[in-house]
This record gives sequence, structure tokens and C-alpha cells, in this order.
Amino acid sequence: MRYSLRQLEVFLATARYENVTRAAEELAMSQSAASGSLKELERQFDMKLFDRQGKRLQLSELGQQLRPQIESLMEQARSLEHALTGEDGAGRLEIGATLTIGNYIAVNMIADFRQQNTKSDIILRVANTATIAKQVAGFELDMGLIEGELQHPDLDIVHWRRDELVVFAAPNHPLATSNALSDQDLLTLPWIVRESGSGTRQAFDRAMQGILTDLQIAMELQHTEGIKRAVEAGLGVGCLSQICLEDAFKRGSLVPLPVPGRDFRREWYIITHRDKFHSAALKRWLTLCLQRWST
Amino acid sequence: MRYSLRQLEVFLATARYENVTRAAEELAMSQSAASGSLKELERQFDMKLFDRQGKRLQLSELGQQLRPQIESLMEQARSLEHALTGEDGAGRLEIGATLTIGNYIAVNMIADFRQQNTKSDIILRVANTATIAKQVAGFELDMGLIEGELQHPDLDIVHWRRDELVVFAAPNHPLATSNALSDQDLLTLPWIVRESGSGTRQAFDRAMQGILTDLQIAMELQHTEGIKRAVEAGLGVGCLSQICLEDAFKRGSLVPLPVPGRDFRREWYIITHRDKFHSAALKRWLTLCLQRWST
DNA sequence: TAACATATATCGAATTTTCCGATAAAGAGG
DNA sequence: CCTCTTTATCGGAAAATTCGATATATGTTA
Repeated sequence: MRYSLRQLEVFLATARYENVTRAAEELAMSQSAASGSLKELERQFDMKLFDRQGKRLQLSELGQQLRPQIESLMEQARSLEHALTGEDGAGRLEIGATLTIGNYIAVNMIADFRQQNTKSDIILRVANTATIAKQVAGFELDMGLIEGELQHPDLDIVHWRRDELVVFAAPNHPLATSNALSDQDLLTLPWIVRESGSGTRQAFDRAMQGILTDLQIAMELQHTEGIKRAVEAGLGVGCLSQICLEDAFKRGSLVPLPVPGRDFRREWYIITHRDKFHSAALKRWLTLCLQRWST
Repeated sequence: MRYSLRQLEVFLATARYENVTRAAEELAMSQSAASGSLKELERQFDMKLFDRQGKRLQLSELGQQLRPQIESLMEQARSLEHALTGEDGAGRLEIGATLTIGNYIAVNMIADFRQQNTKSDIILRVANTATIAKQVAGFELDMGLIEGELQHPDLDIVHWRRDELVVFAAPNHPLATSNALSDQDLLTLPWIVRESGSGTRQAFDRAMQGILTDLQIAMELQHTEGIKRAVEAGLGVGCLSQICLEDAFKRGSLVPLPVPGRDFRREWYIITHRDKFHSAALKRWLTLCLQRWST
């Protein structure tokens, strides 16, 4: 072996901060040791992992190319260390989810998972699809549950489940008993929807294509609960994922309005980094996602 | 990191030979260094990787449990070393296949693979299903193409393709023009088949269940080519995988005999070790197996 | 522009790790 | 009982890693 795990550790920390001093701090070593370790790694393989211009340090193209593989290797090494120290497959998982998925499904999934994996910590980070994808690609998250369509050379994107938006209103709304809303109906209604840029709004816009610009958007809110309350109060009709509405429909506080003429389906995906090392805990989590929580 | 890659290297070599002296030889180091390295690894994690009784050394239960993970880690480390030295994804692949698969498909698959991966060496080892499974489980082979049904806690077994045996005879055989052989017909014929224990024979026996003991086995041969020649010579009828016979049927040197009453289908599988690190070359090979060469 | 703050590289010395050769200890086989 | 083989251990040599100090380069601020 021409290199050591320690050298890779230094490389990764430096790659993350693009700063040797902070990397050395994190690894509890002197700056000179870190610098030397890095230099030695580069010397042994006769290559440049970083571009140096003065005191500035930047991952070189080669470094960027190698980083995923090295992250994966180090993660496996850490996992082995846990196995060696006898800490059985605990391992903390950091997962990302969009707002809708995070609030309405992921929390239940995590509760489910923790029942059988009492030792695993799960950290849920809620963000939009693009942010989650970026963090998964940068090994900051172990996996992500996202809404939007996405292409990324470093990511494994697998279909997870189908979701459907539902148009809904207060029970006393004039159209509450209608069994089919036409485009004409849609155009007369005041809409209360999620803000632009959210996955739910994107799906809504797509479903309304053709009449989108003529719709009357009465309110844009950032939280699904706010939208439901506004609709309950009779301020307009809403359009949200079915999973946000199940309870309200059961209670009768809101009612669905059928819109047969438009397609409100959308797909959800699971993303992981292609080169990600799948720890025991991550494997169990992914299995649970795909088996018990997919459609 | 409480351990080094070198220590893992020593552990693996020692685990393979269960002999420190030979392990040290392989790693070009002194026996004392190897012994010390091993001892240090055990001390750091306060555990016994080997059971010692006198001069005898044996992998402990813990050692056996840890070995797959360590094999996987070291393989990834070697793969990274290749990436660092700039040798692009060459990497030698050692694959196992049964006799039928090896001779009639795997060689073509390898030719196909090598066209696009000129730098990869592929080594094909032909053996029976049980042997291949054992070698894949012991990290001696990277993957295997097998026939029989199999259960193994350490192996990933995925369905690959469906095969079908075909009963065949020489063109001038009295039944050559028959369009459906009955069980009565089967019982009157002299059979030339593969030897007991082979996957093909197992499939044959299964297909013939009920009348198996009453069949007239005229000859058992170990090679498919021998069986075909014997059948051509009019010594009896044969039963082999369709892929061994395609050419002969095209040439007209042999003809298939339809046996609608019996099920000659069988399944082929791809096996890998669950903890196996999938190198770039292995990934490409598995993709080729499943995309271009599966049914 | 000068003074300062910040970041990386380099050097020698101290420390730690790794390795070797020699040797002791412990079976296995005649 | 002797010989051969194998593992463990010891002291010292060699190599590596690390640290503190310092040189160098470069932004920043007065």
C-alpha cells in the first residue's frame, strides 16, 4: 500500500474546507503535519490534488475526480472501526427530505425505523430538492427523499413512490358537492397555493398548464398547514399533496374536489451517491424505504 | 483511525493461509513483523482475531465475522491505488461459470466485454455451482454465473436468464419428424446425457420426474460436444441446453424433438459476495451481464 | 504604501511506529 | 529424544509522523 488512511483523512478534511489549517484543527494535528502529509501523498503518486496559487488552495480536477472514491473508502474504514470496537451497527444516518415528504412521511418512517434500530441516530434535514441533491453529492447527507425530476452524474436516482395532488375546499364551499370541476370552474376560483420554487408548486403549475397564467392566485404560503387553515376559513381553494390532507378529509374539515380533466400525479425519488458506501444502518434504512414505505 | 491498511493486509494474508510465516512471505516482510502487526491490531481493539493453540493458528469466530468487511475494504483500497497511479479501471476480473455457461456463453460475453475494455484482464474459471459459490463467498472469485438453486447468507443471488433444455436426435432418427413426443416415446428411447451431479443432469432429472427411474440411460458423458457427436452417430437421443444446440440445429446435423408434456425450463443466476466492493471493471461487467446478455 | 493578519511550505528535532534478525517457546513427526 | 516447523518476543535500526519555529506568499487595512 503506497498510502495510509491518515493521509486520506487529511486529504478529505482539506478538500472539505479547502483550507489546511482548519483541516489540521479538525484532525487535532499541527498545520505543518497536515501540509506534509498532503505533500507526501502527492509525491508518492506524483500528482497534484490541489491547485495552489499563493496562499489559496483549491481542489484540482484530479482531486475532485478522486474525492468520491476516497470518501467512500474512509466511510467504510470508519464503519470497520465501529465493527472492531464492537459497537454494533449503530451509526448515525443523516437523511434529507423535502418539506412535504419530511413533515408528512419521513417522521413516521423514522419512528418506524427507530423501533427496530434503537441504537441508530437519524438526523432529518428538510430542504428543497436542489439543496438535498447537492448535499448528497457532497457526502454531507447519506441519502435524500426528493420530489423534482433530476439528472446528476454522481447520483443514483431510483423511483420511490407516486404522489398525487388534490384540489380541496371547505365543506360548505359551493362546489363541494360537484363531482367534476371543469377548466371553467378552476378559472373562477381563488387559489391558495405553495410558494414558487417549491416542489408542490411546480407540480401544481405543471398540472395547470394551458390555463396557468389565467388562474387567480389569491395567496401564496410557505407551509401546508397555513394553506389548509386558510381554505378551511373559506378564503379560497387549495391544492396540496394527498398525504397532507388525509386527516382533514377523514375529519371532514376539508373536502376533495375532483378534477378529472387534469393530471395531478407526480413521482418521488430516492437519491444516494453512486460511490457511497452503504453501511449496515443505511442498508436497513433503504430497505425500509423501498419495502414498507413505497407505493 | 486506530488501525492501518498494512495491518489489515497482514490480517487478510494470515487469514487466508492461517499461517503467519507464509503470510509474511507473501507480503515481503519478516515473520516477526507480521506477528507483531497482528498482535498490535488485536491489542488496539482488545480482541482475538485468531485462536492460538501452541503453534497452530486459526481464525476465531470474530475474525471470520470481520473478514468479509476487511476484504471489501482492502479491495476498495487497491482500487483506489490504481486510480491514484493513473491506471484507468483496468483491473483483473476473475469470474466463475458452470461448464455449459462457460463454454457456450461466457466466452462470447468476455469477447464482447474486452472489445470495450481492452485493458481489463478477465479470467474465467469453470467449475460446478457449489464450487463457484464457495469461491465467491471466500473472495477468490469476483462473481459467478451458476445454474443450480442456492441459498447462502453471504451471497447476493440475482436471477440472470432463463434457459431451456431441448431433446434432440439425428436428422434420420425415426422420431425426427414427430411433432410431439409422449412419455411413452421417451421411455422407449436410449438416452445420452450428462453425468450425475452436473447442473444439466439435475435439470434433466427434474424434467423427467415420474418416469425418471424407468428411462433407459444408454450413456453418460461429461462433455456436451461428446453427447452431440454420439447422438449424431445415431447412438440415441440427447437432452442439452438450447444454447449448446443452436449451431447444430442451423446446420441440420441435429434436430429438436418437441416434448410438450414436460417442463425443461431452468433458471440461471448471478452471484456476488454481499460485502464485495464493486470496482469499476466489475460494475461494467455486471451491467453487461444484466443488460446485453440476460433474457 | 506600509503594517498587519492570514495561510501554506519547509526545516530540524523529537517521538512513535514499523521492521528486522536473533532467539525462546511450543508443538508435530519421526 | 531429536529434528523440523511455527509463533512469540526482544533489542536495536530504520522509517514515518508529528511538532514548533520560521520563511514565504498574499490579501487587508490604516
